[in-house]
Parts: sequence; structure tokens; C-alpha cells
Amino acid sequence: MYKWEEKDGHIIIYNLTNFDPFHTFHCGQCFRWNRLPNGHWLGVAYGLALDLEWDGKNMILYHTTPEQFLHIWHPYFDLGRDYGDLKAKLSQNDSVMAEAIRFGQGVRLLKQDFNEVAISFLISQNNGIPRIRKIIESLSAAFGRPIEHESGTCYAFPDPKRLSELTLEDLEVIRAGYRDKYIYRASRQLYSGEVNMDIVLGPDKESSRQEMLKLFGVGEKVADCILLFSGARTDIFPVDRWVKRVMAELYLGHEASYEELNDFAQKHFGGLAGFAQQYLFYYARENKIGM
DNA sequence: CCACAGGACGGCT
DNA sequence: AGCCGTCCTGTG
Repeated sequence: MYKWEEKDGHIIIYNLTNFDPFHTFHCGQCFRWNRLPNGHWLGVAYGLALDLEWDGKNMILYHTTPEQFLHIWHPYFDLGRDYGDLKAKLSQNDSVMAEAIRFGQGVRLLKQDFNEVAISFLISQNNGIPRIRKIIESLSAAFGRPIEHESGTCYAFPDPKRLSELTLEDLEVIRAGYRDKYIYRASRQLYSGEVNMDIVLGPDKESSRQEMLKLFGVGEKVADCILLFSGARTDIFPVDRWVKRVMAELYLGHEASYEELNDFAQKHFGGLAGFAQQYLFYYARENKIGM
């Protein structure tokens, strides 16, 4: 599908299609990528900091080894998936989706760390993106492992053990508001293994969701975000205000409940519902659909 | 000063 | 099962 090589300590992926970091980092799935003054992107994931350059055709991952690329970044950027095929299937007999895909052609579904996604989306509730990013950054800076990088010190997202040791008092510095109690309890639940990952990753969607709902502070919407953005499932359709609006305006013609939208998505998009959600979110938010 | 933001909890009916 | 007041904090 594409060729890659290691060169001077960097990894270069040539002629990568169906990718654009701006699209991928702005479709609501991640919070820890920033644009650098030189146009590169700096992100933190899986305890690593990554300097990424995109020239519209090739992707350069600076200071990365082939091992790291194959074990972490290849799955992270979902490079093994045929997005051309997936787009064709979603676009068939659906002019709305075809347009959304044309607009966000570079969206990819990132495979992110389960615990990080769980805590991050728990924080996201009733909050805007800038504040979500701020809180996650504070949490990492205060309790995560420092990662030295030429553009400054980055901080890894704290691991489950570290999170489970934090007191409510410790958490005050991140200014999460009432969500600190959710972080406190959910972290302990995650570290203790209360969430059965065999069920989460199992074949039955409803069982996966029920398993996520065990976490204190996690409701229907956040449960779906965690399942989709950790790569546990792709047949999930999280509905936030943007998706709600774009569905009402371009598909249904009326405001619909979470359940109705999920039923529609399952029938209409099937196992690709998660990708459909990402294209629709990006399309709706960038074009301010419904505002 | 008030409304509301990429929701969820807990108590009520 | 469904409704609704309440929850921290920042921004407009």
C-alpha cells in the first residue's frame, strides 16, 4: 500500500494516501497534538513524544526506530487499513457521506491507549475542547513521566497505577472541577481490573458498552467514545452535538435521540459506523453545520 | 450578572 | 424507564 524506510534515524513513509494530520487531529478523537512554528506536529502517545512532518504526500516521523514505528506508530495511525475501500463502501448510494469524505479525506481513526482515552473522555463531559486539552496537559505535567524532546519537555499521560494512587487533594491542581471525583474513582476501577477487557474487546457491542458503563463518570456518550477511539470497536457511533446536528440537517430532517441515531447508524453504516462518525464530525464542525 | 459548554449522577416519579 | 436539578470552571 505504501513504502517506508529508516533514514538517518527517522522513518519516512512514502506516498501515503488517505491521510492529512490536520484532518486526523481535528476530528474530535485526540487532545495531545500541537502544531509547531515550523509546521511540524508534536504529539504525545504511549509514553513517547513524536515530531511528525507532512508534506502533502510523505510522512516523516523524526527520531523513531523501525521497531517503534512497527509496534506503535503503524497501529496508532491505522496504517494497515485500506481507507480507499472503506470510503468507497461508505460513499456508495450516500451523497452526503461522499461529500463529507471528500472534505475530510485525510481523517484516520487513531488507535489510542485505552486508559488514556477513558480518562480523557471522562474529562471531556460538559466541557469545550480548549479546556479539555488544558486539563489533560495539567494532569500529565503534574503526574506523568517527563519526556525530553528538542522542542521542550513533554509529559506522558500518567499510567493507571500512578492515577490510582492520586488523592482528590492531589487532583485539585488540574482544575477539573467536579470531574475530579470521576477521575478518582474510575482510575481505581481501571487499575483494579474491574473492567473486563475480554468483554470490551469481545464480539457483542452491547456487552462492550455495558462494561464501559461500570466506570463512574462514564455514561452512554463517553462509553462510545472510549470504545471507538481506543480502537476496541469500529462499529460505534458516538453522538455529540455536532453529529446530532449534522444528522438532523443532512440525514433525518429532525432532531433524534441517542438511541434513534444509533439504530440509524447501525442500519446505514454497519460495521463502518465509527469511520462515518469521524467524517461527519469533521465535516460538521469545520463547516459549522447547524449553527 | 447570566447562559452554556463535545454529560453524568442521583433522587424522584 | 424517563425526567430533571445539580455539579466545577472558564468563557462570552
